[in-house]
Amino acid sequence: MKSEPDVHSFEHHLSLPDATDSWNGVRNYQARNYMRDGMKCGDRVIFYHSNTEPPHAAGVAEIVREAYPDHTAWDPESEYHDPRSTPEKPSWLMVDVRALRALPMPVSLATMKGNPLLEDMPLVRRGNRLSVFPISEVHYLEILRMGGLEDF
DNA sequence: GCCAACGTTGGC
DNA sequence: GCCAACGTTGGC
Repeated sequence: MKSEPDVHSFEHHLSLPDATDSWNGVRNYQARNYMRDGMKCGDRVIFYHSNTEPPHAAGVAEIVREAYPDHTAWDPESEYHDPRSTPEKPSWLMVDVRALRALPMPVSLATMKGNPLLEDMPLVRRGNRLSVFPISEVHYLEILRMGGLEDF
């Protein structure tokens, strides 16, 4: 899962009560479908910081609530407001995410691109703009190893 | 700041 | 249903 640290950093997420927050504001159908179909309670997540120098994997999180309606879509005051979404027929979904551990050594995108084990991961491929997408267990474990959390 | 990638919108 | 125009993302 990708987030701009200026907007919502991993450290901020860790500081919240129960280190848990809803992952609202996803307004892309493919990303929504990945949350709806691919995220179960207990699933582990790599928390990635985009639009920062350097872009990097920052920490590990887990899903603590499966997909449910994103109420920011029907809040006219919200920057994520989408008038097509209603409580009766929500267009957008969110999940709840608990931050678990910061990576002792954040793993930069450049480092990931240099690791042959990660060459098939969507994150290192050109033009990937999805904020939520699945990665394999091999990729997940390799990022943890590179980040100094191999025993976690 | 540039620009490639790619999703969305809307006229036809 | 096509596709040009436009907007957004995000690395560089």
